[in-house]
Amino acid sequence: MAPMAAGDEDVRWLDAEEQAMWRHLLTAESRIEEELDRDLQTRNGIGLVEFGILVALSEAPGMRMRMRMLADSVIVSKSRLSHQITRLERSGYVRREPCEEDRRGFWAILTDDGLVVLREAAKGHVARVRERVFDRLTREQVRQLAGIMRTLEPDEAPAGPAGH
Amino acid sequence: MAPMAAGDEDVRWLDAEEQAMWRHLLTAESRIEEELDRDLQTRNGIGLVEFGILVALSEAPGMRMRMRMLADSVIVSKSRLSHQITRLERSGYVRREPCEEDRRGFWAILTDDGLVVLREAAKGHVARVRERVFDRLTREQVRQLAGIMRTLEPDEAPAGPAGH
DNA sequence: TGGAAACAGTTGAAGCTTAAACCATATTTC
DNA sequence: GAAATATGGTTTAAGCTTCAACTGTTTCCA
Repeated sequence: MAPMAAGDEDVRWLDAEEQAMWRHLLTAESRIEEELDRDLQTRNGIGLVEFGILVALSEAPGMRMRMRMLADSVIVSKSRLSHQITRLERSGYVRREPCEEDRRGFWAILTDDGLVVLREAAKGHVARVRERVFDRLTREQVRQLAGIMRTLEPDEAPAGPAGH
Repeated sequence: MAPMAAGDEDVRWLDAEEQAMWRHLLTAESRIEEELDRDLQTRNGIGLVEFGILVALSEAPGMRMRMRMLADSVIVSKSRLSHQITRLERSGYVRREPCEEDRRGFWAILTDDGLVVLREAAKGHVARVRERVFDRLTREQVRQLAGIMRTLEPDEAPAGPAGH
């Protein structure tokens, strides 16, 4: 068997079926995200990421989360989250509070205004998601998609070579 | 039946199964894209969008495309494409040429250097796509996903109200 | 023919994201 | 228990994206 160098020669290219699937996946995804983002933006003045942040906070105990955990939960870098929270703070939807237990840390806390905006945004958003995604799929397809995405979610490799 | 105003009240929220699916979809997608982008970026110095542009050009007759068509094909705004092409031009991977038939227009043309970079990048990229996506799915799942994404791809609504 | 409107594309400024450096506090480790 | 290292988070600058305005065709249509 050939050594697995990084820029290896003999590449297993995608066959026709795989290629078609990959293209559909990329374009469908990008269109959906774009539409949902624009919809939220124009209707509620927040983007998809901001919405995600508000959702995460609203579901956390005390409607608050530590920056790090929040960053992981919405999958953005620490830095980006920090900027994002600064903006949300400026809009009055979130506020920061220093953490007593670990004095390096900060809480991001959903404000009352933030909750109101979130509630309002969520209504329109879920309607959009329905008409753009769920209404076009059968129950069976939803189930299939859930299974597929669950296996694709983790970012680790499927198995380490020679697991100790 | 209630009038379908924009911010309608009685919202059909997602049930548990739908919600789980939606979350998996969002996070899986975002992780995959992030990894592939970073991989291309560090290994070949181009991002996923730039890669997409080079691919599109390489497959077009004469390895050239009009700006507008290219923008549609990789799903970015005219403006963003223009900036992007400017950068790719600076890197020497693409060049512009005025269009004779329609003098408003420009061709974006893949250069020899661009083709070299694309070839090199493609090898690593397809390997990553395989190990991150296809290797984790069964043939059957790939087929299912293709069907699902094909129905989700178009951005028009499923049907107009009272189609005339 | 002569606009009016649409289209292809660019541009510049403002806003957002990323990357790297940085500060302060916790945690290890010897 | 002191130094080394790791962690939580912010900050600054550079790079990228978006938005709106703009130029120069082309098309429409009366």
